[in-house]
Amino acid sequence: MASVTSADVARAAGVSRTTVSYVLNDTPGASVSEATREHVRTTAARLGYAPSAAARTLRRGRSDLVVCVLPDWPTGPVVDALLDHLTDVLAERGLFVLVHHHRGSRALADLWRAVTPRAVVGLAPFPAADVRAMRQAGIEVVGTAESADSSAFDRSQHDLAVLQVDHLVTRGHRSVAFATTTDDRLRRFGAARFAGVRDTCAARGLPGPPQVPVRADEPATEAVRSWHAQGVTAVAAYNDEVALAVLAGARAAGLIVPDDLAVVGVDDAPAARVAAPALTTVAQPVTPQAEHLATSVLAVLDGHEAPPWPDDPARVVVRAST
Amino acid sequence: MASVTSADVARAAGVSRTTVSYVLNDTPGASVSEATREHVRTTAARLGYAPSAAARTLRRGRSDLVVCVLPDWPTGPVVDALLDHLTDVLAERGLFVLVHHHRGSRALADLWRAVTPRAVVGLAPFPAADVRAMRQAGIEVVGTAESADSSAFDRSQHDLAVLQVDHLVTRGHRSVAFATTTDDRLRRFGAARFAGVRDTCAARGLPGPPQVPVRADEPATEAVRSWHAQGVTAVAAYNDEVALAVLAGARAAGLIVPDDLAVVGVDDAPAARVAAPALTTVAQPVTPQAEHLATSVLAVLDGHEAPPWPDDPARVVVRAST
DNA sequence: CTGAAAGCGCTTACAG
DNA sequence: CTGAAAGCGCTTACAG
Repeated sequence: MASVTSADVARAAGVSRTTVSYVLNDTPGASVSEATREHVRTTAARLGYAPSAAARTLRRGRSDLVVCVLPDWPTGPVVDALLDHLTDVLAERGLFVLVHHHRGSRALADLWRAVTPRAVVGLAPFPAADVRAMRQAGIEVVGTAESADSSAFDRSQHDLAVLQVDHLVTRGHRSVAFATTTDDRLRRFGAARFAGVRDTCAARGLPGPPQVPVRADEPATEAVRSWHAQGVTAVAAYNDEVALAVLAGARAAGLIVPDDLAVVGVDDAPAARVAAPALTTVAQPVTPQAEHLATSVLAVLDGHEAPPWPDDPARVVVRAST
Repeated sequence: MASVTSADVARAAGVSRTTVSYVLNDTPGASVSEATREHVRTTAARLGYAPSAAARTLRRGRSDLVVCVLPDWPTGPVVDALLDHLTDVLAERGLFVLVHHHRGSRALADLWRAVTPRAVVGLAPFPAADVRAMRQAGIEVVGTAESADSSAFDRSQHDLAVLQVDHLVTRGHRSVAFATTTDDRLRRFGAARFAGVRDTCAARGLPGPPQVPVRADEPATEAVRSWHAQGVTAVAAYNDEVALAVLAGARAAGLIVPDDLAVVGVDDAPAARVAAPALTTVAQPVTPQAEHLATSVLAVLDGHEAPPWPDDPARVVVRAST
């Protein structure tokens, strides 16, 4: 059970621990004969030696770990793409990305008792107190503090809704509803999106839009009937899943999409393209976001400022549902 | 930049490092006056002290980290549920779960140079050499080795396909096709599923089923026409996304589902319930899987054997598409 | 009730 | 070209 240490390797190979360290780390400038190197490597492999990450980190004063804190969001292709790209880019610098699924169960501060990362990457804004604590502990922080500038975070959500409503207005609609998600974890996004819908309706002189929670797993028949009765002719949905439930509701209510009711989603999920009718949606290319995240992390590690968030490249993909 | 250490706290508080450690760790049996405790805590907070995880781990000989290795699969609700439950259960033991998105970019062995987990949890079987290396380094391993018994892993995939085909046969179908995924990351699952379809067709005396890759993001019109021409009356799809593309293909080809073509998916995704027609699918309740995983990890940490995999609770959810 | 000291396993100046 | 020694920051017997 007691692990093999570098001292064991040194003893077995008949050299000093210094030499073992030089060989196994390929320390530049270390002059060790090729024969010795080979002997040390063989011995280490034979004994199944694995260096202690804790000792290494303690001695060097820094680790090769970057922890990415994932809020309690449903994961999917977007989060995957962000993490995959980050993992690849940091691997080139010899760094490993480890993801922490942050849930209410434990305070973030406890995590630093268990692991010392070089940097912490937040996908959502951190509480300001956590940011202070991390910085004080010598951990670089990428991502915004809650109080500071979470507005950029919310604004991009807001803007997706603006695109939806502007598209519907272009199509001639004058009475729009917002179909929001019933997933509590997405409450914050839902609120920002609804604000976008509401603001745009106001700016275009449309009536204040109703906001209705729509489950993704059953046809939104009642909601559709109610909208129709109110004279609503177009629905901006929280995402494609919700939009699909609205399409099903329209079908069940005997309404024709887009003639009786137009529907626009968000995400451009594969299912949007094979819906009946094919779903108009807002696509957010993920590559620029992934590159921005990775670039920001590298910049912070190098002591630079993170670059500004790129212009939001979201766009409407027009299909048959509007 | 130089972090605050426990020695700094001790000096500032006018006590020894021993006392600081006792107070901050609430060491049982340590008799420190309440006044001193309070003073130490205040001082630590004032200085912004954060203990060094590396030193702590080195000294105690074990860390409070469990690393979960995630293969290159698309993430989604199932993986989320597994990780969330594991995170919660281990949090009660004072352990943190960190997830490593394993990609080709770096060898698993390099990871142990950067972090020393108490245990490693694999969702897919590990290469046997990695398992040996981890065990030798004193890391507990939960999950199977590739060579050992990856059959249990593939078998559950196989069985999903059996359920699909048996259901179609019950509905009177005698000629079945398999619509597989085009996602390369799922190749292994696709192969196991096709084997299930093929074996079941053979066992039921049906002709050998064609296997056709179907993209989830466009109507599978050509595939549907070709199946229809061959006399295929039912399709087992890799998952609901693929099944939705088959439904769209049938629509485009002018075929009626389920009269001209029956379709059954896997996953019971929300979109399956709002499809036109509503999609018959195979549901895998995720709770038993999540509990089994968490139980296995706890068992291994306690030095017991992991419990056997629970009886596969997958079942067919019959809707309008078959 | 509190402190001095050892030691976890490594890396890296430094001396030979 | 190689080795003896210091020290990273902690925890924990042990001595007072």
